[in-house]
Amino acid sequence: MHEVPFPQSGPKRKLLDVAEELFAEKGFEAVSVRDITQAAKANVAAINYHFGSRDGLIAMVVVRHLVPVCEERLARLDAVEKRWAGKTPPLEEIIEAMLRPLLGQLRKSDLSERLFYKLIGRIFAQAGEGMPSSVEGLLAKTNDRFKKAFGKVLPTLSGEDLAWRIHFVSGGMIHMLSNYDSVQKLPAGSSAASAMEVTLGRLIRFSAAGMGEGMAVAAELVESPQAFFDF
Amino acid sequence: MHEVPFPQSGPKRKLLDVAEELFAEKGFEAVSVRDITQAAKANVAAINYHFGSRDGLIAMVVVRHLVPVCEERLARLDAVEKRWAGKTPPLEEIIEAMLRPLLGQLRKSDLSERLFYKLIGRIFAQAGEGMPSSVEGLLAKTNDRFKKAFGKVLPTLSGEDLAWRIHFVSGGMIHMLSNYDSVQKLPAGSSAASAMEVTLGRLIRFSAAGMGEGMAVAAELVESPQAFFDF
DNA sequence: GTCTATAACTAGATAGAC
DNA sequence: GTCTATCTAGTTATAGAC
Repeated sequence: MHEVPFPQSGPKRKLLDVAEELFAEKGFEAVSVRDITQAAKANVAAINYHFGSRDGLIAMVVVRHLVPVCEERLARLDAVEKRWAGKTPPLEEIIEAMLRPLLGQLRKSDLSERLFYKLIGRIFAQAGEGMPSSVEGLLAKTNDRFKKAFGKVLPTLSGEDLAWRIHFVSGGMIHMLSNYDSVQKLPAGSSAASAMEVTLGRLIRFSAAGMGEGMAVAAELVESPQAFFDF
Repeated sequence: MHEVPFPQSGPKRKLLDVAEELFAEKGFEAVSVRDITQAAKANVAAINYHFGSRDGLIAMVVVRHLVPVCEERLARLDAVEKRWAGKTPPLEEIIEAMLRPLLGQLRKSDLSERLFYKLIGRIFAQAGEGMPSSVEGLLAKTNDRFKKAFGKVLPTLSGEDLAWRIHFVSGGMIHMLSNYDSVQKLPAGSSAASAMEVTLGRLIRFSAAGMGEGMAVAAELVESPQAFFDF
């Protein structure tokens, strides 16, 4: 890496941060450059100077979050596969590698938990529309790696089945994040962990069951081989 | 019913139809009053005359589809419960009662299949934001009925678990509809049925497995009691 | 009911002073 | 780099002729 792609300080970074906050709250289309520059106490020309256009700013906001999430997804999947070297990992672990980065990047953001999740939800709800080709490539690569990983655990599923089931998992995650405000209303229980953490656990278990539908026996077999053949 | 809530013909209906088409393709926020009136060959003032405002038009578009979907959901759930009177119905049937109306209302629409699904995806992705209170009531009632129906089949799940799992099912459906264009790319197989029909089947099975997670034994038992105990 | 014309406002982008 | 002022084009909504 011979260049830092995102500004770490200065007025450009300030604009990026403020824009994220507004986009998270109201959605990309509902925020004008004037809203942003006003909130950032910059002049109206600042966005065009620093990002070329409003769309350039949005692209940078999206990429700034999309790229680290994809990278963490790939890294986590690598770690899972390494740990189970040779053996087939449980579905839950692959799904967690896929979903947890959407939460895990929170600590690297200055946004509040609430706004971060709303923003991530919006980003992934429209991911794939008008992305720079470099990012499209990373998205495609990530998707492909996970499809192969799931395919190894669920060898009898067709490519279409795999793709659709992954799509359904994504849908659950995006819907959960986009409706973050209702995450608070639907209490997670009396756990000390954050509500989102508990909800992620729910989604992982739900998704693992869905991914493995029709192959409960084989899935059980991986975790406790004796359970099925011992009679 | 002593009044027909939606115009069946005339210029008002024409505006509604044209607006739907544009909203489906580009999203609500990306379509202006001028775009609509131009496409409908009406004058710019027509929307304000007939619907009071642009928001009034959007609300009517949303309600026109949300209400029949909710009603069909409730009717289908009634039918399922009647047919299994006393006994617990399979999860798949309740889920189908919940999801199929999003597809089933297609025949009552003049939109192409593609645009209809995109529109429904958009409507449900933002359902709950700024709805008229009458519609909010219908949404809440529908949700409540389904939560109770699922609760009967899955009596050991907490209310929070139920609510979240239903939320995840909705997410899968909305994501599938919102990305209709990719439904075509991910081929459904060589079946004669429409791609969407096959995909809905996939989602129902996926969701049934997810809903029943942790209670696979009880669920299997309902459908084929001998399968588990016969050894 | 339908239309034109226009009001009143907001959008993103830019030229040019400092 | 940062600012103000302004341009052009878009927006919704409305007043008033027909």
